[in-house]
Amino acid sequence: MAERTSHRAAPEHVHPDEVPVLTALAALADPVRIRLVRELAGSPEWSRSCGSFDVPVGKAALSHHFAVLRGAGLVEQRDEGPKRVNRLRRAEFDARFPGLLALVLREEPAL
Amino acid sequence: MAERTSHRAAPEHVHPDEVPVLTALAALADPVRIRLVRELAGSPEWSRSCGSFDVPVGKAALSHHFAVLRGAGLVEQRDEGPKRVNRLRRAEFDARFPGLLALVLREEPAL
DNA sequence: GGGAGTGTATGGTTTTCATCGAACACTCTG
DNA sequence: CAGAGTGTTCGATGAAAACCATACACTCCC
Repeated sequence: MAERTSHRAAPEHVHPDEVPVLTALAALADPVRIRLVRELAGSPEWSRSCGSFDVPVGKAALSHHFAVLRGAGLVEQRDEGPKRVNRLRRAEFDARFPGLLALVLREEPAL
Repeated sequence: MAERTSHRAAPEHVHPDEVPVLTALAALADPVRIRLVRELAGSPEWSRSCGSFDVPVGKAALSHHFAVLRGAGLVEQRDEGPKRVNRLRRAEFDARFPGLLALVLREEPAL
């Protein structure tokens, strides 16, 4: 019947426009999530699966962090085969919170 | 000997230039502190004592919140008689984190 | 279909943080 | 100098959040 290829529940996304400032700030006020955002910003879109990030946490915690980033409108995810690949919502997030992403990405590689 | 009028320990300040992004974000990722910053932004400098803010916490917690804001380079304090009056470090903080303060002050009065 | 690879969900532990009450320190005024 | 007003410090409590290990669900490839 040629419906969909994936029978997996699609990840629920939140558009940055619906995100309160407090939520956005709280999402970025964490060292692990900052590293995720920075690494993601340095890679082409849809090129990184969740497990491909260099952060010192187990995969359960990692999955949680991505859920938080999704809930803050920072990350978009799509299922691609067995992997879930990511994209930083640069334009949309910057339209809602101008300059915020730039602050996080700028300098301070060691945090 | 005409030294100083106050024998009280002056509050320790941190200049925004020495503040890591993570610290700044964490300081602003709190509802009470956001209200403090917003109220402070709407008042003339040095016009507000710590106790004059309309937040639903006791004075102990309030004192703690001001310490966090100081540590993030957001607020400057000066002793004036028995009171401790405050000033939002607009220019300095904005030079270090351009646009961040604007995001917090903009819109969303109810958070 | 079995098995490896990948991510999510659950339950429980640990850590962090906001909060309060009470005690203390300092300033001004009567 | 006694007392009211203001803010900080201390110890304890409670809630929130990060984390892990395990178990589960789904996809692909052999």
